Amino acid sequence: MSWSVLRLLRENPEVVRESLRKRGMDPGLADRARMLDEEWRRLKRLVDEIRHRHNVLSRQIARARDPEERRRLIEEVRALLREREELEAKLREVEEERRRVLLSLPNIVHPSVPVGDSEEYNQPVRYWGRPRVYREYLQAFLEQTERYGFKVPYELIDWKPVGHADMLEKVLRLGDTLKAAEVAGSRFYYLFEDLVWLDFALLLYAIDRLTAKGYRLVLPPYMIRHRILMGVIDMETFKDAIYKIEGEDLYLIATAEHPLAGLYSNEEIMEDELPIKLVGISPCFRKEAGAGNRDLKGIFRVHQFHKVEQYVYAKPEESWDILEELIRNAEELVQGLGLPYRVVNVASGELGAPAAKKYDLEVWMPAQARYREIVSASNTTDWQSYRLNIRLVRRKGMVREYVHTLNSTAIASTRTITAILENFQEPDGVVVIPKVLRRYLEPFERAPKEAIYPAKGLQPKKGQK
RNA sequence: GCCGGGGUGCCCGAGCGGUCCAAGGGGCCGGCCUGGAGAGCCGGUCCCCGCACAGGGGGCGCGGGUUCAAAUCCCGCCCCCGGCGCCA
Repeated sequence: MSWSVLRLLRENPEVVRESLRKRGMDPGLADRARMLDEEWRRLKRLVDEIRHRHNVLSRQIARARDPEERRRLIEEVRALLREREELEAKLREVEEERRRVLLSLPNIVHPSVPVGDSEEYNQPVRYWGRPRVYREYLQAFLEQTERYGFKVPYELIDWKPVGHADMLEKVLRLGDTLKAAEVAGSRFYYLFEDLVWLDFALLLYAIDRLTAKGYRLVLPPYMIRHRILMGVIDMETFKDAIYKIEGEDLYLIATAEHPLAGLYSNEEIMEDELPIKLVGISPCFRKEAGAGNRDLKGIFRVHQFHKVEQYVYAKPEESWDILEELIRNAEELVQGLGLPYRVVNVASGELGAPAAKKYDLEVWMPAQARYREIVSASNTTDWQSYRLNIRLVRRKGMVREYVHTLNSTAIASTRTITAILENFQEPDGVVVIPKVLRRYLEPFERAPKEAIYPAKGLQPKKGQK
């Protein structure tokens, strides 16, 4: 049983180098890893040999009846022990370094991933829906569609759509990021009334559809240990995204993906149990440390939101089909809402270390005149399962391997809300609620049903003028 | 949080300083047997090094320590069970 990256490193290191190059990383990392691995194997052989001699002597001591001989053997072992100590120290050192370097290696980039160091190189694979395009934004729209050779039908409008942030705070007055900033900091928000119902309706919609497809519904821990976290993400993400609980070995999850991956850590999974399809629901907490001033307005990029997540444990030979299934599931949900979108194959330089390939689903935002990410689906192959020690046991000859794992957003609450606020607003400021959500609002007396209406007076919140 | 009991391979479970391989089951895999299946019998079934064979090393919740020798003794941490306390 071995990790695919380690196996390649030994058998075909050029593939690893090439993959690193595609990611814009130093291919020398592969050579360094390989050298360390070889050095480790060399030292291990030496140490094992000396340990063997030690064991042989120890057994002789155990059998020795004569106290004189016993004393002599113990002396001999003591001398050997000093030698062993020294070599073992060296081995520990190399072993630790090897481990560190191996764990820093990103997944191998899949051949179908477009090569490039920025999202400019993301490759649109399909478009769906009929975006509303404000007259003055037509050029921008065409640059995001026809430039890639896609003829996308659109509806030209001559009234300027209001951005989601202003919809939230000025038109509907059902969100307050200023007060939230005072109370918690920037990138936090208060949502009120109809938008809270909408948030929960979106989540229910997603779990309803996915459980209907046979995905097992899970409510996971919202905090996890360091050990698990390091099994699912790389250092980069750790620094940028993760909140730590002070004085405890606990971290707030940035997505349900993390605890869902942990669910089978150190487990063996029989091949006929696979695929295991899960749908998790949780809040997500993100520092957004690397975001700078991007998307400071509104609730597009925030420190907390709700998300329904798909997570699958799969056999290696089926994982690529399942990646397609996951992105299709997400598309069905977004189609159901009626939001126009495109799917892009994310460029190599923009892939996270865990992913071999990633699709983003980007929804058209009429007020920003841009397609923006609301869903992300990755095949992490055996990158996470190696770290979390999640094995696959084959029936045939009981061979062991690592399972493949995949993750994908189903619905992320705040981003989907921003998309709804921009796409389904009417010129008079009314926001039409997607029909598919209505059954999840129906049972509640005070929940909105058809639409969300602009604030009339000045009273949505006490003290606001 | 306190007191007591406990964490052993995929699962159950014995071992509680050396007599080498972590006993014995179960499940699973392979083989024999069978027209086929079952039963039965034989073998395999933690990880690593070794192309392979032979062989070897490590591993008994995690991390340290004592010893020539640790699953077994000592220390710290984590988790599970029972009781008490506290508490949504």
